[in-house]
Amino acid sequence: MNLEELSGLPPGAIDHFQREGIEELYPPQAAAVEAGATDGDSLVAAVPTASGKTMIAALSMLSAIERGGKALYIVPLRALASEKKAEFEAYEEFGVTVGVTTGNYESTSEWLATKDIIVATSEKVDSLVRNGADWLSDLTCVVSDEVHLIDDRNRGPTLEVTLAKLRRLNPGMQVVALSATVGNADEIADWLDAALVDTDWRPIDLQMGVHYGNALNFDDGSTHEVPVEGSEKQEAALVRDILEEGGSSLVFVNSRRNAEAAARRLGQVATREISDDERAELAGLAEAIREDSDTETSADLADCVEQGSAFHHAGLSSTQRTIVEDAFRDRLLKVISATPTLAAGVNTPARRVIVRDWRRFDPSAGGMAPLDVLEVHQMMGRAGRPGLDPYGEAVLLAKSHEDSQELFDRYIWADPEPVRSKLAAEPALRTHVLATIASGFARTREELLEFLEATLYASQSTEAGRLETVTETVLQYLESNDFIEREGGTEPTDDAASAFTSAADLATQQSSQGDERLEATSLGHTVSRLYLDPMSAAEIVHGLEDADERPTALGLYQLVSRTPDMYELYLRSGEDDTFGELFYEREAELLGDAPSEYEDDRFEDWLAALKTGKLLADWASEDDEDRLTERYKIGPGDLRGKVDTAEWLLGAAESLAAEIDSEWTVAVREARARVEHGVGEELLELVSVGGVGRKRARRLYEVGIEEPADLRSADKGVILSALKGAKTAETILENAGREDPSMDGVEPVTSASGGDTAASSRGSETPAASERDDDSQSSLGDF
DNA sequence: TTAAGGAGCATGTAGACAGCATGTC
DNA sequence: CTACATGCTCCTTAA
Repeated sequence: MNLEELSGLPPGAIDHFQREGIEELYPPQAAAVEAGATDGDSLVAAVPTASGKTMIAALSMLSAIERGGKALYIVPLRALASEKKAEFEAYEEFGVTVGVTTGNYESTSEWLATKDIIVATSEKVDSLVRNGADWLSDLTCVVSDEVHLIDDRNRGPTLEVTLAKLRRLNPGMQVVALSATVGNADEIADWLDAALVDTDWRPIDLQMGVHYGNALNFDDGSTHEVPVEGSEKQEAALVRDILEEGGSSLVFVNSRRNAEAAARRLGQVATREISDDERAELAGLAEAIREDSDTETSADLADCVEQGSAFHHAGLSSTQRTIVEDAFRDRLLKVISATPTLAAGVNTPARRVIVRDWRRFDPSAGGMAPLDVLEVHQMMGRAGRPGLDPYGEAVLLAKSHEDSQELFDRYIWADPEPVRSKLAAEPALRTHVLATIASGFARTREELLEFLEATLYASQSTEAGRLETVTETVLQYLESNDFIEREGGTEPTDDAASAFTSAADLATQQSSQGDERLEATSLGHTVSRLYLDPMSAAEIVHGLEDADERPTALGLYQLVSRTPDMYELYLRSGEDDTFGELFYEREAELLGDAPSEYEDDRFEDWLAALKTGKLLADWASEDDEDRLTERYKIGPGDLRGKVDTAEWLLGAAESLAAEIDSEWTVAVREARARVEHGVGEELLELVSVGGVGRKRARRLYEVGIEEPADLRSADKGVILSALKGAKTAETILENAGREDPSMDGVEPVTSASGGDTAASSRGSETPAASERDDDSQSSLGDF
């Protein structure tokens, strides 16, 4: 289908696409148009990655806008939100406006109301629904990218419920669901009352194969010699082979450590094919990586990058990830070894994709479990860059002939698994049931069940009554924690929640409880709006209620670290002793009831939360990033992630404290501020001045400048001695509101000759730890 | 004497959304 | 119910 044949798009849109070199629609795109994508009809497009899914979304959204509507594009990751935003912003030249909103990149709701296209993560959309953003009811088109993630145990239910709510809000709305090729795209289409476009078509050919011995055998029967030389690994041979043709590769492995080790080895291969110009540019990137964070991980990554290779996993900071991804797309980096993060993230295609590890450690499976077909296909789908590569190659590695056969059967010839809703899991339901009640989607038990009937879960469920049973359990949980109130209907008896209740019993219960009114309490409303898991909220509320004295920072950090919203640090072998010891030292500070040491699992969790809490406390005692990453064996990205989550949870905890009239609101606020800035209590004032962070605040404090007022009155020479440059000093003084911020002609004054205040005698090597954090420092040390 | 290489053993394992209001070194 | 790469120590070997 030719682009010219399209109708209903905003004037200028077709011109725009033509200038981008698009003349013809790809077959799946044409099929989508025929299925009514540009007429406002709902559609599920299950097509491989990089075969023009975004264009299907764009055509649907643009035609909806041309009809006077408004479109929402839902993505699974923040990084994808910015990627899509950048893509759609090109439409501004023909007058279509774009806005983004995610947790960290905030736009006010009113501002979004004026935009034609809004890009958001699924959680953000859920949050907007809960908070009743009124523009949501103006939507005429919703695109859900990577809709197969509904299958995800953690985040899938959010997407599922959000789509159901948006559809309820806007009955005639067009839904465009973009999916990888999955086993049951038809079921998803049925659920969404949508047409289905399901195809394997790709714009560039993808060859899949298995490497074994010295040969690469493809699915089309062809064979390519790739000899493994000397002691090199299979993946090194494959990377070298394609690099000699000028192609880049992506190696997927199953652990961070493997990714780092592989990148180091592959650097030896890549460095041979790098020009002098490239080497200079890579050196610049390496420098940027080192500057972004001063840790061992960063140093290792920088060393690799100098060689033209890189690793990629969630331990990297987001800046570093972006640097690596961009450099790979610019063909500066020749190879990336990555954990599965990369397969799900932003677009980083390569000529050759090597899936080295197809088994992953899974404790629930008791050892290594094979990856899902869908997952492996997602990785393999990264092969081939449209317009750059003649074709893409995806290679699995076999160590034996049997392996080779198994890989063909399991991944190359196999169809991906079907998408199954995970909504009936209790953690998911408890969150979404509360939100559904709090935001007024259901006022009675009957309405609640009726709403849940509109989810994919209901349409897939074979086990009658399961959803009702779990829902009842969840309602009781919410009621007993004072998040909801139930009135009327039959009082639930013990066996009403029992899993042994027969279907017949349930039917009678439903009729008798059908008119039961459900209402969120004020606390329940707060929890829903704060986007907390009710169980997290309950834990925090109980913890705060339990505190007889002002909670310490460590106590609060451990408290938020043990909620289900915080991803706990893993307790390494030997660390149960270390943290067991810390537990006995600081037991009095911890909030709530500690499990007994004999309850193995729960005690382990408690200690793991203590470890996470201690990490946060160390951060808030100004320990350096590199010390922390080394001590806790984490990457810079993990540290920032933990700090970020703690900030969010403590912010929520502050609201909860206010809600329950806790007297510890200020203590929570202070703990939050300390973790946000990574400083001791005494620096909180200084750090509120623009341009002053944890490092500068400490240096200022050391020369006797303890609060913003001192910045206004103190001797400029003293201030300058604490800060490196005159320019930064001026900016800071200006931000502090000093009348004459100019540093012209001021010389740094060393020592405490500044006069009014005595300089602290503390060296910068031993940053002050606040309150009781001091004593643990020595006993825990660098374990 | 030393460097390199190999056997044997212990070790540990992927990912990252959300409130609110603005800015680190 | 299931694995496997890594990196250490300790030892052997070749020069």
